[in-house]
Amino acid sequence: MKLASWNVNSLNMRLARLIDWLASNDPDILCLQETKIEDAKFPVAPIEAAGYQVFHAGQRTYNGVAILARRGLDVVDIVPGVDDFVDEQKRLIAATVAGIRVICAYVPNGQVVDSEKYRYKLTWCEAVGAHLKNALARHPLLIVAGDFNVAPDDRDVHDPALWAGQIMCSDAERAAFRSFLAAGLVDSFRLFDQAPKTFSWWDYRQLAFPKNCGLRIDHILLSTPLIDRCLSCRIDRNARKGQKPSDHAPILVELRDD
DNA sequence: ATGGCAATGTTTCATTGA
Repeated sequence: MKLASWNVNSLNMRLARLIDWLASNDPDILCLQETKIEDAKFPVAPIEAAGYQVFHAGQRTYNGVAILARRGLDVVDIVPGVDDFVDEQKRLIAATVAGIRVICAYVPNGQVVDSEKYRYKLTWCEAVGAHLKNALARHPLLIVAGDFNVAPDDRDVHDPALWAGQIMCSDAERAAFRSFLAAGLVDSFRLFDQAPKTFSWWDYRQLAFPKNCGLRIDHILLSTPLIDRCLSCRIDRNARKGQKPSDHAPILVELRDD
């Protein structure tokens, strides 16, 4: 089974690319972030025509998450939002797909360390940490995929000195990420040997992509019973190339079927 | 081989992203 996650930075702008990517990569499940579209306007028809069921929690302009599941897969218990956390922002949706609980998350950006948005980011992460503990207690087979807006350590940063203490690299953000892992999850990317300087996001400005000035901030976390089933984890850098790319590349894992 | 911000709506600038 193949599961992927992709921050598309506007589903409307990226719809043609998404359909192409689905055809080339053939994932069973795809988690999307930053759809930036309200539910009533979600492009359900072209995604269904591409062979997928889709479950979404969106809003106008900002945020928005969705889970795509190949047609025919059993999907139950679709729940948007974070447990015990009232939030206008559509940043999390969960569904059980073919017996695996899938949580699609878009962690807040945080803008600047110690800003109001930064405090919201940390508060949101704290609530999600509790949510994940609940979810793991109920669902031993759990995947958390999304844009975490945290580079877990300096290997995940093109220039660690430049980014030291900055947004996505601050101690508190990295501690929040580690707290997700402490709940009983692993970073699937680090289960495998990876090329140095592998990133998932590059700024649109200053030739960041051709110079590979990026960060690894998109992640797929697996509960411990899924570790042995994980065959690969890679980031599809090719999706960042060409005309009108998202600033994020997709990340994919392959799981052995049991 | 990649490309020099992009997307949105408040629309000809401001806001946000990361």
